[in-house]
Amino acid sequence: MSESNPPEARSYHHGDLRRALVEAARRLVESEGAAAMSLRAVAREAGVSPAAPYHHFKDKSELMDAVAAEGWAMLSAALFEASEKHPDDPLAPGIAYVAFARERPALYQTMYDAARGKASLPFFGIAEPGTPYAWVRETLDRGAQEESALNVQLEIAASWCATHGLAEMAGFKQFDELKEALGGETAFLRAVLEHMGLHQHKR
Amino acid sequence: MSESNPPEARSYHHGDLRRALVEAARRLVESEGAAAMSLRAVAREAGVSPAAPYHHFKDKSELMDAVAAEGWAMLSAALFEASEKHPDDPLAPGIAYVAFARERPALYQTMYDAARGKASLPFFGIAEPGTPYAWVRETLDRGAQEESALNVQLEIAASWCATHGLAEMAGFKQFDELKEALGGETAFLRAVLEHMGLHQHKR
DNA sequence: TGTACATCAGTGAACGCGCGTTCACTGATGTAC
DNA sequence: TGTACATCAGTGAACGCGCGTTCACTGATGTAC
Repeated sequence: MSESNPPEARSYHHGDLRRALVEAARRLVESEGAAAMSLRAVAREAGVSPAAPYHHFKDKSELMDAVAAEGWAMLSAALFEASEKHPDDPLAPGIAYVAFARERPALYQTMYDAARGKASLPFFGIAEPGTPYAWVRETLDRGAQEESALNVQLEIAASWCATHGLAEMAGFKQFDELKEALGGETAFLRAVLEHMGLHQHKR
Repeated sequence: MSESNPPEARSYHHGDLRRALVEAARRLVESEGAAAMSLRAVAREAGVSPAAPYHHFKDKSELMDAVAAEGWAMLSAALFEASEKHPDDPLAPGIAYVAFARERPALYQTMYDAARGKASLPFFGIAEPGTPYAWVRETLDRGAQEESALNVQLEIAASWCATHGLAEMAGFKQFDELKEALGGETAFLRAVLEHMGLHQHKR
């Protein structure tokens, strides 16, 4: 059987069409925008017929959800990697977060759009370890043992909102002048995050 | 044929179809979401034929831009009103901003989407008085005369990002528990804004 | 005041398009014996 | 090891739909004389 991503050609049966579809869809969202990501275009991109995806997803929205979940996994990995790489820079994950959103704006939007509609947000759940949210919470928890639980929660909310806001606005031309004065985009991001008090509770 | 706001009937010629179309489009965006706002649906809502809008807008995107501009005007008015009404509550405009976005999430999104694509953002320009951005800037300027120009700009950027972030995230179920613990949505908004340091420079 | 006429702001039918989804089908695979 | 057969995962054609936009048109309006 061909359980292969490697060169081996695919026959009639694909092998892992589900994953291939999610990847194709993600690529399309990133390169063409969420509006351009039609089921037919995804099938085209994956090299299968328009009907093929229905063997793996109930409908289009289910595929979109899978794309969003993939995005959250990528973001989570990026945050983790940043903190591993710069263990004594408390702002590193924040910068990485914004960088992720800036590099894949349409995917980032899709992730939040998918989350918005949901009654529950599995990839975003407080109880679920390994998600970005849990990750941020743990980080802040660790640095704030003297704080009350309420304050920690507030801190999490504030951090999350602030970073999200910066991620979505950092691309606006409005801030070009300020960016330059501060010495580039990263310096700008760092300054804004600091200004919003995101360093307070990290060690 | 009587789709007129005053009793005055409209005849063959509409009178102010341009405005009627923008209003219809805004209503559609608010109630059905941006994706549901097709040109044909707007014409239907306004009670005219599908071709009529083309006498007032080059194409669909021009109508969308007009809707976004209308949204910015509404937001600006809301900010102004809040500060008039609560002159000694420095957080009042921030709360009003978030409330606006929460009440009209699809319109708010449309406003930012329209802004994102643009090379220049007229309604958002630093130089342009009467816009929300200018408004925030003036407010912060007034309260921070001892600060350096750079710091004021940074403060503006931080405020704007923080408020935008909160506006987009405040609806997430994630924060329900915290909201309750703090005594309701408004208390939550206030606490987060304060946490992000938005009160520092206001008088 | 009346009339001719240019211009404006609508109509309604039509176009081509890509979409999501369904359907009957068929080739490939795995399993029982 | 070979064969019959159920199941799985594709195909490709077709459906109905709403869309953005164009077109030739026509009724209403404003203006010159």
